[in-house]
Amino acid sequence: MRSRAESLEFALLGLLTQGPLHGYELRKRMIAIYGPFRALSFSVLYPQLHRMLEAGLIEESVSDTGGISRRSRIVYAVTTDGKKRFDEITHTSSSEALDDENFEVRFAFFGPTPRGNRIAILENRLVKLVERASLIRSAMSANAGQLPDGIDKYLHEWRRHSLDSVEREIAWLEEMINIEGKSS
Amino acid sequence: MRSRAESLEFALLGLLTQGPLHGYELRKRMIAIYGPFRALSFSVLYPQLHRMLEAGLIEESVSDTGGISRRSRIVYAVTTDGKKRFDEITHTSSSEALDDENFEVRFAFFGPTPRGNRIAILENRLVKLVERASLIRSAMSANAGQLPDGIDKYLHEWRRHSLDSVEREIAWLEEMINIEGKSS
DNA sequence: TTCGTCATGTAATGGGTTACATGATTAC
DNA sequence: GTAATCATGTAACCCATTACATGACGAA
Repeated sequence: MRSRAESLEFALLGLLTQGPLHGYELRKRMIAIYGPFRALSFSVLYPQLHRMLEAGLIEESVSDTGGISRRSRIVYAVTTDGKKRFDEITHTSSSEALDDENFEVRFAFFGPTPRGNRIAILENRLVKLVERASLIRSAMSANAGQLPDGIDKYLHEWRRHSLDSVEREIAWLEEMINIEGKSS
Repeated sequence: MRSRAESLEFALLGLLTQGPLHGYELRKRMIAIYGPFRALSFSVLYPQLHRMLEAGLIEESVSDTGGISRRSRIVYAVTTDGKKRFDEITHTSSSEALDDENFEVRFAFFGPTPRGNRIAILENRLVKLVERASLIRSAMSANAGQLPDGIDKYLHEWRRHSLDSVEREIAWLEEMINIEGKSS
């Protein structure tokens, strides 16, 4: 799951394993999950669906049930290959930390992800963020007081906020790991 | 400052107004400011410097002072046109909110930005984040309790964290606005 | 009748990432 | 002697954004 195409494919497979949907509806679901910011545009979505069709991960079928004489919808459903691909990803564990975007995508489909991998994903991300926090801290102490007010006052404030933000996510991750540890 | 090329140009002009630097050193400064994540690659930096040369915003001069017989460095300095361009940007106010990336770039050069614009930039960003927070809140209450545990438990946790993160930045922005209001 | 939404696409442009290419120096 | 850093670039690939294109429906 390195490229964006791959993570989009994963998200689409995840949505379609819950039931067949057409392109327009898939976009709405994506926005409902990930927010209007980073909205998925049609010119990315439709070509992606076509690629997945060719790869045999999904099947299409035309339906006219959209209304009296609305434009016919093209409904997509996962094939067994598509389901297999999705399960491969959710069931494969890796020691590399996911970046912001990929973590968000994977976390949204934690439901169908086995608990062992859920914890691994959370912990890998945690390690990465702890690193990032210490980098910010050392940057802050490196030029603490040594540079004049003008430029670095704001740099310092920004780092303070960045560090706070990272520490908040660390706390949240620990909370999530804790919940996973206790439940089923 | 819509495209990344423009925001990179702004950051480079900002660094060079503090004194002439060569490409390799510019990259190190960028990393020092913005962190190793989102590191600026040479294949973006050097062509950008060439474009700015052609546009007459910077001048180059070769220096061999890098060591005994190191590869000669190409040192860049801002021209009066470059300085003018930088001042135009810092002194122009706009009512549109900057996105995450552009805000970070602009904030790092708040020093040479007049106070009125500093406040405007902070407040525009604040408005945008307040909007985002309310979007997340309505998404959370929209499907609160109505969907079964499986999928939406994690979605809810993620939104809780996203909201917290946005609220933290809002608080920080208010703090920054407050500081600006009091000082000079 | 005009705007927003439904619904599916193509084309052009801009630009970021990665790999490739070179070569000297310093530290271990 | 081997890796890392210094130092500057080019080329190919991938891909995201934007604009373009079409057409029907429902609401104000």
